[in-house]
Amino acid sequence: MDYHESTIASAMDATETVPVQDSPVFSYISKLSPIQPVKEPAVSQGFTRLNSPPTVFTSPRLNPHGLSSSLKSSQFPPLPSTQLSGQDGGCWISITAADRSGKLDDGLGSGLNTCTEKGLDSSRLVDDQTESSIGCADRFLDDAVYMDSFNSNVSADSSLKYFDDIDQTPVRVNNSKESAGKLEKTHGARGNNKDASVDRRAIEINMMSRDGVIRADQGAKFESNLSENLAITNKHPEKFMTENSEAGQTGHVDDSSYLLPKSIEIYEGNKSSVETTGALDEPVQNEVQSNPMAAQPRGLHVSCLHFEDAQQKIITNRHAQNPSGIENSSRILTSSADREGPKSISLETPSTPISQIGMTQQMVYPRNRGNYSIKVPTPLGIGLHLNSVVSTTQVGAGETIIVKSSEKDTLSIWDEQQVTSLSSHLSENSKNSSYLSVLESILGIPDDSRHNNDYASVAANSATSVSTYNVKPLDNSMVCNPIEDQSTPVNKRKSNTGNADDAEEFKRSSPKRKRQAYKKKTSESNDDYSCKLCNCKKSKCLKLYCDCFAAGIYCAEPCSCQGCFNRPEYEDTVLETRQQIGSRNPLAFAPKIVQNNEDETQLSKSSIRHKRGCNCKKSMCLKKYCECYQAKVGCSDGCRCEGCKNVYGQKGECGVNKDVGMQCTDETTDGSSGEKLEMVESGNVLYHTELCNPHNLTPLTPSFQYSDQGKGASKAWFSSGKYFQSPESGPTFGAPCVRFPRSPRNLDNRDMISESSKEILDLDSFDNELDYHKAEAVNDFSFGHHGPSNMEHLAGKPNAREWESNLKVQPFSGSGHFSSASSLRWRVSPITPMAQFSGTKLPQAVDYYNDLHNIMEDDTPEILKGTPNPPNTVKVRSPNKKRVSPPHGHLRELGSRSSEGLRSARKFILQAVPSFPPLTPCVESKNGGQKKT
DNA sequence: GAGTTTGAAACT
DNA sequence: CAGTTTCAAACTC
Repeated sequence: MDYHESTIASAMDATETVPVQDSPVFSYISKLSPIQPVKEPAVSQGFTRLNSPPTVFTSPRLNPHGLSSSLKSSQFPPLPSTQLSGQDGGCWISITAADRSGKLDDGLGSGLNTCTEKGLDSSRLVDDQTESSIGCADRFLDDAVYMDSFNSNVSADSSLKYFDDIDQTPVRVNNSKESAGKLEKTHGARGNNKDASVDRRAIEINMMSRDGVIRADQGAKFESNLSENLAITNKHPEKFMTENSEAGQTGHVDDSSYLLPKSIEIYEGNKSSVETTGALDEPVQNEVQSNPMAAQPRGLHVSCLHFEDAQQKIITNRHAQNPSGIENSSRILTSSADREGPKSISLETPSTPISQIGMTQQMVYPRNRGNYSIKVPTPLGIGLHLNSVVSTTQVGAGETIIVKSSEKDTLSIWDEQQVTSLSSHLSENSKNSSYLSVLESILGIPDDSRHNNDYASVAANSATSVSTYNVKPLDNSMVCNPIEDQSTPVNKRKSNTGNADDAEEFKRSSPKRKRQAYKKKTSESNDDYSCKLCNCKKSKCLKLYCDCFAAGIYCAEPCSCQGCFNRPEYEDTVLETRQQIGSRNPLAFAPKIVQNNEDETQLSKSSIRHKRGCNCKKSMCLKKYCECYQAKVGCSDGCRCEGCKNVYGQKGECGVNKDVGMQCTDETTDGSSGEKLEMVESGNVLYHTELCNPHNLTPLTPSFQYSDQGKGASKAWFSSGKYFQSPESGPTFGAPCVRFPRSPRNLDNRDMISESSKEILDLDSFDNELDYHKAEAVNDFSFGHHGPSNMEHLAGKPNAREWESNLKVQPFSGSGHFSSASSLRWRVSPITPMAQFSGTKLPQAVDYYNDLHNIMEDDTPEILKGTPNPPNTVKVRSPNKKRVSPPHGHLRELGSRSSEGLRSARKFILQAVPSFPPLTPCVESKNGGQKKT
């Protein structure tokens, strides 16, 4: 696999290391964390009461534990990171990155991350809290574009040291040339990690890694790899160890230019100590070698964060590269990596901030509406803020921190004074209040704007605060302009690290109040797709009645559900239930909002419809009772509504080609099923797009065609959180929200598709995206066949022009993954800023692909593996029937067009592919459907 | 905050 | 597959 070959070139040159420790920034950072990174168990306890978002395995909501801890920690800044680790086992992660030139790339707060590992026996309360946090994180991740990439171009040496022991031995992930390709296993494998916490940690790590990532476009790989590695390690420590030890030295130092995380330190408790040093890639590579797809799934959700990070990094880098004078970029919040090298700035801050960082990012993750390329989700907080702040430090004279507002992509330079002020504030306030408050104060954010009373405000606020403010650059004066609160629902759900008072207030608030606040905030922020909150009383949150469950996320603390089983601790139950439901209705967890476009040029709001349509009788589709209305999409012919007056489009007004469009078609592919699938054979490619996360609808632009050639379905994230999904598989989407836990047990879990079925598309944002990608043919999104050329694609024969136009995409092709068994094609509009995609989207797509690939490898019969892609693209039509029939009908059609063998294979695939929403933000490739074919 | 309405999901 | 029941969100008061 090229992937194997591709290695992360450590951009760091030890010799070039900047004496960070001596730098003002370092001092600043040191000041930031009042708490010494003592590893002590306590995290869970302290946070137990905190309301945190539910944890979802990976998606919309990050691992509860990690995030929760973060949130909690944020709420309790004073708590030392060590405390966090405690019984539950906390982990403290720091990442340091530097470019070869010795420049430190910093992401504030990036280096700090606290994750709490929830004990298996942790009380539910604790779980809830942690879950919430995690959930948020997951969500955040989902939004983020999947960064994992196979970009062979990016290579870096990395060494990963993993310490997992009761003593909270720090785990370090080092990425350095010297250590490149070397993986040491210093300690025995830890085999006791089987709980969800593992994933969480992985997530946390990923998040951290994100910060560590320097270059968005290239760093992605590193991050992804790192994430994957970490994830793998967490999940399968023993495997990780083995693989690493066995893995050859693949580390290559290719692009020195790429900034790479230099070191990541993780402190974890309650685990047998394990230290592994080696190329970060290796673990993944190993897995890939044995099973190319293996590594992918694990890191999926994590990757989301990467994207955002990458973007931030890009901005930062640009700025740094900018003659403006800021040449040395250093991370403000980097871990104590100094140990590893002079370049790294260690910022040992309280675990709280770290956690928050993770949280913040998720929370703040912006919905890319406009400029896709630059828009970066805003990191938040000092934990959050710092994170959100991408800073470049001018080591030397005065410390200059470049603060970027994710929202406006503006960079601000904090001069020494400002930094000092910030540091001072942090030092002074960290003990009593959240960093957020401090930042807010520093930033001059009005008090009334600082903390919202609502649920989200507590935690999310902090996130929002910084990110929400647009900092004006270069004037040395921080000008913070309140920006629309973009905190994501997830954020909202998560308690933020706001000041202690807020936390207390939040804790005291009744669930209902929280809920209301959350909803209010959600509605205000227009985060329709935000994490769901439920109030289930009888369904145990294990039925689709439950919004959370339906959305593929765990219930969060804000939920008012009773007897809830939709929690990480009941993962097995949840998965089982989901599988049951999925078996009954494969599309049950599929996004409900589908974009149908036959005509590339007509990608528009009109093409977005509710997959199944509504059945309103009295609401006239003017109230949220109507799913179409709720999703802010027009009703389609598929709706059975009466007296439709949907303001977004009435029934019969199908905006898109009615003749072809699925939304207007009542045909039922499967007679038995309500789901309508349309096969598109025409040159027009039907792209079945589930736009789960309108806000995140990012660029549709990078469309890719994927031909699994029988090897697997492909999932692609075109944009953060956005997926395209095959009708069968349903979910694609990139919901910012969660995901269900992937079952550690089987591959199927990987296929779980995050569902944002309830996510609402933001038409406006969608349009923006469209504009952004206008050049891009919509058709490309479809995996269907476009004719001979398409067939070529399917055959794995690259379209030179396409690839050329999208150099950034090429890495994929370059990676053996696509070249061999399958071809994944991205079609990017020439005009599309590649920066957007570089290292980010594609990687995600790749990851997804890999994931699928793994699945196929593992589960797919040989016969299927060789199966060429079906010539037809499957399109989902909004079913007229409530119940969606399984794709069988679809398959049948496909099958009719294909050999019997294929047919059987398809069926097999369907079975193999869980209907669950992916744990990670991934797009379920149409191939999934095609595979079936 | 309680009660009602609504329509999806689940069940038969 | 249609009809009914269950359920929880949305809505109203």
